[in-house]
Amino acid sequence: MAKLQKSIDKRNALVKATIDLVNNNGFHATPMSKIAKMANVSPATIYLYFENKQDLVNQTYIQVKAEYTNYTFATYEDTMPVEAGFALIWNRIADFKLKECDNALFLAQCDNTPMIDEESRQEGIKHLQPLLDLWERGRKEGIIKPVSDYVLYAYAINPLSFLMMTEKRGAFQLDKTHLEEAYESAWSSIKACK
Amino acid sequence: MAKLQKSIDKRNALVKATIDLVNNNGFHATPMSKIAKMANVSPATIYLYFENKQDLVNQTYIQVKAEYTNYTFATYEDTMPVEAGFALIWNRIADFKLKECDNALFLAQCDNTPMIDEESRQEGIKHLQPLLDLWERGRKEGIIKPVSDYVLYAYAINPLSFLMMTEKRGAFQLDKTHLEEAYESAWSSIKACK
Amino acid sequence: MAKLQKSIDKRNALVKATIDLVNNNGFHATPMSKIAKMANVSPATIYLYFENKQDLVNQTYIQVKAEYTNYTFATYEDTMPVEAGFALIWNRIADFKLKECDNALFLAQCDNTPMIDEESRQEGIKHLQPLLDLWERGRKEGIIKPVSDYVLYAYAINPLSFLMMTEKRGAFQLDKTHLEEAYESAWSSIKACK
Amino acid sequence: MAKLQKSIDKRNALVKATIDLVNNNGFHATPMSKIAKMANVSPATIYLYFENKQDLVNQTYIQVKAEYTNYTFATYEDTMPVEAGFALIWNRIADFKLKECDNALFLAQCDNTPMIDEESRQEGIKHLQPLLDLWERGRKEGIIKPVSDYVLYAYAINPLSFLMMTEKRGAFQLDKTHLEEAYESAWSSIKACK
DNA sequence: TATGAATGAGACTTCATTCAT
DNA sequence: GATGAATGAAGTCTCATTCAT
Repeated sequence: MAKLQKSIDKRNALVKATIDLVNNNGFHATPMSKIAKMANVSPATIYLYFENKQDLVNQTYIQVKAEYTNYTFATYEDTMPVEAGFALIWNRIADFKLKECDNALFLAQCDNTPMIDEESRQEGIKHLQPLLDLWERGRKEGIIKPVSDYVLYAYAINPLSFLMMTEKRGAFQLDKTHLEEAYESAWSSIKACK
Repeated sequence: MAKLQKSIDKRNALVKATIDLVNNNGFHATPMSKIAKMANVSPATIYLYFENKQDLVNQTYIQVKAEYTNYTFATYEDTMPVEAGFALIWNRIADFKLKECDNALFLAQCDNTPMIDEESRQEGIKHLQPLLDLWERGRKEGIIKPVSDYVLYAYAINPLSFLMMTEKRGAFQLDKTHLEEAYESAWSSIKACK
Repeated sequence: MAKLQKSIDKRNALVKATIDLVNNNGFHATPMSKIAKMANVSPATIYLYFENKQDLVNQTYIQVKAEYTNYTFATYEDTMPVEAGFALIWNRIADFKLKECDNALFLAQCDNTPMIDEESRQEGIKHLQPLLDLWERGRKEGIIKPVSDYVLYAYAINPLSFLMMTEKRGAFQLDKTHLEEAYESAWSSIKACK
Repeated sequence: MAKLQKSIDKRNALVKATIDLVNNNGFHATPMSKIAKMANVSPATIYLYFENKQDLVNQTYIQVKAEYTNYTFATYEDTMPVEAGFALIWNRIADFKLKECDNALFLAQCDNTPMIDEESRQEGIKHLQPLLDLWERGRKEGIIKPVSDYVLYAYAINPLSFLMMTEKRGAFQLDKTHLEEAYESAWSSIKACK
């Protein structure tokens, strides 16, 4: 049947435009009309794909978060030894934050702002489970400090967001050496002191 | 001086209202009229104290950032030994972020969002110098890892923001033990390996 | 004939949907999309049967008005005595207004609103002629007051609309006794005083 | 104190513009922008006086209805004999409907349309009590038919709306004779048969 | 014929800012 | 200095209508 389909391309263009504009101008200062223009559609078309502006932002958040965790765990297997597993995951995250800078920046803005519904926020968190499982394993094996997941995340993962944002601001250039130092710091901060 | 006729109380009320509303609703969704109402002032009055909305937010940012750094370094002296000095500063920062939660939250939102002018952002950063000097001293003495200030900040200081925000979201409760663990992680991540 | 290829069922569904929605929500608040949905048809399909929204409403009005007058005069014959003829017509009208409540309600809304073209309004009035003829006969025979048709209509027929609408609003329940009282009033108000 | 006051004149201009435009174009086809223009204010100003479009229409309805009943009962006293009282009230209503044609037309449109909130509709009905009391008295004295208020209203009062609207449409001209005939019909239809 | 997607125009409403007192 | 009223500009969203299949 030759029914027209809502084009996934249009939806993607809208999501991408949202990320770009929110990153550069903030949620305030990102009118629907600009999003439409950047995505090459009529403003009215947005409402075929999303309920309203809030929904557009929520869905964009969920989608980007999913891409983030998918990338993070794509090559990970839960049979890996703890340190190797952590190193793998950490590097994938670093990779994502540096290569998919726009996506990472968008997530940072969403995570530090009341612009996302609580429900969507929860939806976004769900897929981080493998990392938490790894840490649980590490704690049992005495390799990871016996501290809360939140503390581990704060020290092992979150600093990458800060570095990514600082680089984006042009303050400095993250090179391979910085990353090695960063990994060193991350691992130091969570590994159990023998 | 004409300036002095303006009531400092009103200005403070406006700054406080701005912080509250931006924290709870975001910069978008914080109209001048609401700020005025919460500060018990006419909308027109805001313009006696600030040029426009952007100026109000910028000045609020600068003021809060100043309070933050003032508190941080209030009892610090640059003659202290490196580790003791760091411990002192770190604890003051932790203190501030947990006790002045609203202020800290506001800074986090500003720092992860294009809602502040670049100029005001620079103005806010200036006063962190004593910490950078301490680190420089630590590196020279071989106590601190010889890595970029940005990396040190990312691992030693920034995680506190994440923990503060996570607590604010109600995900978990930061107690004294967590803070000790956090300090341990912070110091582990920046101290030079012997 | 090309016209016949169009499904009369679809047209009827559209007319019915229009009546329902306009009755319940008003002409404002009755978008074409809702009409289409209620008629189980695509919005675009409406335009195969009607020129535009105004035309849809006009045609609906004309059709309902025709059903009204057809029903009214179905069993009437212009050879009947005046009073018997009037009683017959009056009761048919009362019947219609109470049984075809939706249709009657729709007419009332159209007749008290500028939502119908003047042309369609005229078209709708045409078929009331037999009643006017009856009155003319009645006046000549000295049975009906020698007053304008408009006055007769206002007192003999129009009150039924008011009663129907009041009942629809749930204010009271029209029973057989009310109807007899109503007929009594109607006839009293137009019959010539001996 | 020199505080500016919300001007009652502006409010009145808005109410009047609403009546005019709704009468001529219908509720649909009466955008806020046109109302603002006709009242010589900015669209935004409307929202200083009314919550939203629905509220504007509701309040307009209530105000006009109040004017209607005030006028109706202005010279009435509940000590008058029944027939005299009814004649007085009936003539005041006729007066109002013919002289304040715009107001009456607006009420007719509101009363036959779902454009007014149920709550406002109830509010509007309240003030008709003196007429209902008169009828009650009339029934007790055996002067008025022992039938429901709704039926009395349908035959004694409502026809005036029909006549007013018919005249407004230009179909015919209501003169003094018509009015006398109309009163005759009204009274005939509700007075008890001796 | 029939449709779901698409859209330009325009609706309602909000808001940062100014004005008159 | 302080204010409540006022507003032009702009924002979100809807809708009658058309297009492409």
